Amino acid sequence: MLTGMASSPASARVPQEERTRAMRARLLEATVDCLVERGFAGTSTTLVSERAGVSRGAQLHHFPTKNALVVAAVEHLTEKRGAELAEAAATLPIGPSHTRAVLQVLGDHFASPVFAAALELWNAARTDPALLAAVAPLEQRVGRETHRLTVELLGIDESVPGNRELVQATLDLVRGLGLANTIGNDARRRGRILDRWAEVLEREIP
Amino acid sequence: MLTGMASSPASARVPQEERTRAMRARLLEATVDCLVERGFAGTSTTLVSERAGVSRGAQLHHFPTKNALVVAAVEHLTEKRGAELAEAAATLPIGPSHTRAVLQVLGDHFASPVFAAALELWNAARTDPALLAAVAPLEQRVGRETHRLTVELLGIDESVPGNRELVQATLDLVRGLGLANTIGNDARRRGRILDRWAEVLEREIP
DNA sequence: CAACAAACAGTCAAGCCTGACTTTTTCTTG
DNA sequence: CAAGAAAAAGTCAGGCTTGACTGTTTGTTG
Repeated sequence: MLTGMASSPASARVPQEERTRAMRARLLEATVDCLVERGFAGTSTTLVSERAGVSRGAQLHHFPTKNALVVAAVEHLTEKRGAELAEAAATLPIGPSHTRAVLQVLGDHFASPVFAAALELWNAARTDPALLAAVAPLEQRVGRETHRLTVELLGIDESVPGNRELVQATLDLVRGLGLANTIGNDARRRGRILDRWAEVLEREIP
Repeated sequence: MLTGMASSPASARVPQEERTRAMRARLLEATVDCLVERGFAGTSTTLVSERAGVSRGAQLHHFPTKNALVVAAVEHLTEKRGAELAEAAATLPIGPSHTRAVLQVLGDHFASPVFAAALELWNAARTDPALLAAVAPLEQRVGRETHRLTVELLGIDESVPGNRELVQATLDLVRGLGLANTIGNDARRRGRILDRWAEVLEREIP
């Protein structure tokens, strides 16, 4: 390849960092894909490097161990999660079925591959102390953020006793629906349940 | 050991079957324990045989492959599940806090090691077609049974529109709570949420 | 009581995964 | 433009898991 013009040293400094960033991104996305398709145990570092089109040496340069790779993938996933939710929240209709629409966004989110990858990590962390130490605080952070977003979207006053628990229940419900979805995909069932829950929420929260 | 009296051939026929049954039971329980402690990937057939005090040959005699062993463990687990729930349901108080008591039973059940083991299998089956084929129908059966039991315990009339969905939501909620419990054990949070849920249920279901 | 069958026990090679090591390419700096 | 440093690529040995193979004990049957 050409080395470019020597007169502008700043322009030559970019490519290196840019390539590094791109390589990391490719590795992390490949890791997430592997997690979704093959699960944590089925995700070998060799497989990730192959899929990302990155050499094994390069991979080990960025992420010395499998855990380091996966933990970094969690962070990456977190950002993806946040971006997805924020994007979906931005296009919400304001009308009589607002509550239902919010539940749909949440339900879809917890039924997406993103949730599957997170579930893999979550489950793996349950029996792996090192992973747990890295995942637990992150998940807590994400949980709080999701809670905050849900409160905002539903326009709930948390100072009213019981309202906070209702939001938590809603999130745990969609988490449970997401879990059920991983084995037997059943969007119709999910829809009916969320229909009913929207009714309840609107009656409980003035 | 003594061969016993020759006049009663039936008494001598028992020990063999009994030992076989006991050996299978030891293997299955050891498998479940391993699943809970180390997860699906961390459960090696060697480890199971060691923990069960069963030789490797004997193990392979009963269960030729790891999948066969784990699938059998699922069945075993299913019975354990059913027994636990039935037992807990038998000692329920009948009074004003009946709904809350039922939720407590369900919540506790989905926060127990039994759920952890089931979750391991569930998750592993997501990316393992052979395992999925064995687990899916079983889980469906258990799900229906749990639903039936919940309807019975809560004394719900499912012919009323919306009631069925409310029961399903309840089960998905406790599933979500169980999932959250696997990483950050938080019985207090769970209790508050179930308190609130009980309020909702009693108001929604006459 | 002796012979046969089934359950049980132990050993082992093939295959895979992880992470350390060595070489090559690419970018920066004087 | 040349030399040095950093990133990327490729190779490989050690450890672990699985399931096949062979030997031994226990229970049954004539």
